[in-house]
Amino acid sequence: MINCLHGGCLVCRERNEVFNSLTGDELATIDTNRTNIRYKPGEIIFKQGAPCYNFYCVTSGLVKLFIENGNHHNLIIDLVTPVEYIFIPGIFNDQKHHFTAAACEETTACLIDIHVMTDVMRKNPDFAMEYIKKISRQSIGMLEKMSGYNHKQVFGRVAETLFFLSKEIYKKNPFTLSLSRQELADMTGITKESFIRVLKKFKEDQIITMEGNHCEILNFQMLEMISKNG
Amino acid sequence: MINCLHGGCLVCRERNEVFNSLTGDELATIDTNRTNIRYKPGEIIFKQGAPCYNFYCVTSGLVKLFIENGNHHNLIIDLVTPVEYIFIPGIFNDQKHHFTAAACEETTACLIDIHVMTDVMRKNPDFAMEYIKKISRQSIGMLEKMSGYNHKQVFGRVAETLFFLSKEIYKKNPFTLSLSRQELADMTGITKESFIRVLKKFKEDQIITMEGNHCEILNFQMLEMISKNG
DNA sequence: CGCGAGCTTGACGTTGTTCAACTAGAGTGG
DNA sequence: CCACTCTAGTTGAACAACGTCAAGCTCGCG
Repeated sequence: MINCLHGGCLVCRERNEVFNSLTGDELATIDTNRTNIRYKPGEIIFKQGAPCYNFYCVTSGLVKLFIENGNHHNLIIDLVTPVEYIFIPGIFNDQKHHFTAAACEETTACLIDIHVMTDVMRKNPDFAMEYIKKISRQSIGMLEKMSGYNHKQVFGRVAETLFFLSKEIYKKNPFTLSLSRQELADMTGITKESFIRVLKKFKEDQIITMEGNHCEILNFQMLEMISKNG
Repeated sequence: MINCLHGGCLVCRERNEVFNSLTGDELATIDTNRTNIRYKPGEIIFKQGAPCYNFYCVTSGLVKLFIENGNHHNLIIDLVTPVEYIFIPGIFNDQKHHFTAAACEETTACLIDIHVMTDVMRKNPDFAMEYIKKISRQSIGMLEKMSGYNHKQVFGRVAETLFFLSKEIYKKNPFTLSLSRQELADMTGITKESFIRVLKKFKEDQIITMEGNHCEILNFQMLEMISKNG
């Protein structure tokens, strides 16, 4: 955000390791082909099914990536924090988005034309390798999530979600949520009613406190155990 | 299989598009660093959690990739048919396998040292791009699967599995299964009892026939509709 | 002929969803 | 300033979907 708006990619480079492998020239090319856009909470950044033209790097705020299922609930597959780019699997295949991205808070993102990025990727094998690393990590995450969906029940999944939010997204404890109960449920793969019931149980068991959007994890060990053992 | 054993990688090259981008020299390097191994049905090829040393290309038979969950059921995340390589996401990260691979039938595979592969990848950007394409496709598949797990119920999922087996794995109809009921259930993310009950219903409704391991899809349209609508 | 592994079926219990009602707080207009 | 509405959150009761468990079946093989 402040980085990209004022310092250009040279500062971004310090934040997201993928860009470390670029030369000054390559970075300059990307910098000149970059647009920074501001999104309000709830606004859609790109839409599932639409063609993809840009590479997105979130520079401030919080972005949710979710799959839309007609009449069914959405499934939030990932949250993207600054300074992180959004992995768009369709870029190298059907050139379509396979999920929707929307801002959860006031958010800014850098847009870079995908041709510029792929050119750089072709020319700089280190950059390509970094990208492969990134996608691989993403895949590992998805595998674990998928496995969790299959054998964990609600308590384990909610515990996992809370743990993830504190450790990976807000990076503190206590923390203040910028996600609604519905969104929390969507990223856990259950209904909001079920999510709330589990929260209530966790509160009763003194594992967390939760008033409105302010949440504190009181017993990390217990939460992790519940998360692991389903 | 016959390809790799007798013709070397030059023939394999005709089969798996990822290798199309390689020069003769690069292909020769891979060819000389290649070992072809034969696995009996049920044998483990590599094990979840173990360090990864090789790149695997399935040259005959059928391989299942599955996540092991302690006391819970396994989850089959993918089946690999010839001539296709196994995507190993840990190669570029923690150097560990994140799932187990096992032969479902009599299977042969070419093993190539990962350093040889990554060297080639670094030198040949086209090859790297092909690899990125591959991982991306894999990711899209996983996303769809994950989404399906979350909103489809058993009928939809079983329909999806049968459809997938006929279209992608055996590539014909009728087809003869080399997977047990337990394995079919594991790749659908349900219990074998549930899988069997759904099969029974499909048979009653004249959508399929299934005697032992011989299966025929009678009504593709209906099956696809059930698969889509859950 | 008998054994065992995989398959099939039925009865039952648990889990989580659905639906509906109720509450609290924020924004709006008289 | 007070209804009014609207949305998000919360709770309870009823229900459906799956999983679990246990028993019986089939078929290949010694």
